[in-house]
Amino acid sequence: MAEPMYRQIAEDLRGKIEVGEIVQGAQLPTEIELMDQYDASRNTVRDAIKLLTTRGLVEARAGQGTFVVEKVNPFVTILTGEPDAGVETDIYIAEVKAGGREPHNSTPRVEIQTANAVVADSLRIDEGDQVVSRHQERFIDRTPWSLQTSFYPMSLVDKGATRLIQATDIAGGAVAYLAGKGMKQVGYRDSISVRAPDDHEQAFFKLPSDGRVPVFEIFRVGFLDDGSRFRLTITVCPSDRNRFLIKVGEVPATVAPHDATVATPDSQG
Amino acid sequence: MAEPMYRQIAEDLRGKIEVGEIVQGAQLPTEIELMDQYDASRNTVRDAIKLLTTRGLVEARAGQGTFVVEKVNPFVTILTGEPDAGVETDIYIAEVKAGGREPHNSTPRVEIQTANAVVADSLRIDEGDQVVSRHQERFIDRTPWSLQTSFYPMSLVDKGATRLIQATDIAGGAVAYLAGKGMKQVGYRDSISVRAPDDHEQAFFKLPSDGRVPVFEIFRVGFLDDGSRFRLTITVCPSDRNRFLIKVGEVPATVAPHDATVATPDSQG
DNA sequence: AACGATTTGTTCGTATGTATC
DNA sequence: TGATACATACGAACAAATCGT
Repeated sequence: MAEPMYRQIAEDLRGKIEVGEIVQGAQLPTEIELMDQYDASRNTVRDAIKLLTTRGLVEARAGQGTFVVEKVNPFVTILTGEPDAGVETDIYIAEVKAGGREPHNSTPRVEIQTANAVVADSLRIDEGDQVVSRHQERFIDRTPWSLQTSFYPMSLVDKGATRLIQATDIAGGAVAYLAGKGMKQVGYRDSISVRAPDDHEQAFFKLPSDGRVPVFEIFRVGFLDDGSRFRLTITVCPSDRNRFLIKVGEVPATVAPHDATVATPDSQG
Repeated sequence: MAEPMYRQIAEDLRGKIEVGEIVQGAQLPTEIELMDQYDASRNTVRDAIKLLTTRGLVEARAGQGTFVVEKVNPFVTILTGEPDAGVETDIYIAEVKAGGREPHNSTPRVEIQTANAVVADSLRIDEGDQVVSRHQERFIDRTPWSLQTSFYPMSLVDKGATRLIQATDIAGGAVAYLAGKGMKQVGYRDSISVRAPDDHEQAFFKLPSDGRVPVFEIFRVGFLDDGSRFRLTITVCPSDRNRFLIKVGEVPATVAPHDATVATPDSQG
């Protein structure tokens, strides 16, 4: 009797799912049926289901029923590449298409902003300095896959990178464009963490409204050959359908798993 | 009336927390007080709090109250280093201690196992082949920080790496030890994903029992100069107190933030 | 050590709203 | 349109944990 009833019910159902007694995508018994099976009230049954929902095992759909969630093919992103990322966009398109998936980026939303504390610290500029913000929504197979925002110091525009402040895709990627303007990225540093999504992210990624699926947040800071920082790219994507690869040293090329798709966070237009 | 009441209450409380009207560690009004404030029933107030709990913003303690969770200093791990990782252990110890934190690894639990599908696929051996499994619990400041399991093909032992099957720390790390036996790691590949913790992980990391905090799972496969795979290291750590850094190309050395601690997943004894 | 007050945890019942088929 | 199934919201009672007296 140590365990509350709703936990016992949840445990029992979880067991049936793991054993395969209830297969992926299949419907659970309705709340009414579960009331009978476990001799519990509807609220108690619902508490048990809520626990499974929080753990990401099942998904309730109003008017239909509760279903065992189906795992999606993870989207694989390679974080290590050539610092001079001119080819990264090509890799992105090639490999995504090779996986039979269709990539699509929204038209960038370009804004001139003043740097907040995070941006200023990342770019080693002063808080309040002007920066260009370029924001894009990225899709695969019409599924929302990542939200990306890049920040560039306004001084880059003064140095001739005028296309940064145009609300159009930069063919080949902004990093390659800047390289052509004499600002060649010689290195970058990524910082990966996980946090709860905000309302906008929850809506865009169509994440369950209970906020149970966290998102990856990747900060990429790019460096020029004088050691200065010329860009900060923040990529946000759901943690339940993404995986990241890091290759160091000599790593033989491997055949990508048939179901995997590969992209890079640098395909910023 | 679009938003249900319990969400409105949750949103309002979340705002007060973000603005700082309720500071970290402070107690929220009791359920009774919230009932009065929002003119709602206790169950509705509890639903709102449950939402905040799921998002990791607050924590309810029976008999005491509900409190705003306090964020811990994230533990920073650098995933890119020298492939020949002999020095990584030194970096680990130096930087962790520089951060004023005390690292501690458990004595390794060494087992001879037959490779399961995942291990076999990662090491490119057959399922059922014998492998050495070395498992360690890693702590910082007596706080559980990561669970690490390394798998080596049994053939390495035949080639002279006999210390792999001894249940003692390998000074300088197993990778350096193997390099001394002629098996020098020339590269590795990490794969980072996030998933719900299992029961053991939940208990070890003292994660909230509702399974709301996911864990990072990092697979590191090491390669020798002939392109073969000689080890698989799986590192699991809570996603709420860890961050990962990846450096590519020329990245100037930066002063680590005062509150950050740096380690590497390769400090396998 | 015992007790009461406070606070959250669990479980029931009931009614009504909303989404889907 | 009706039936079904989940979502929200109310009220009530008792259990369990915590803290101070």
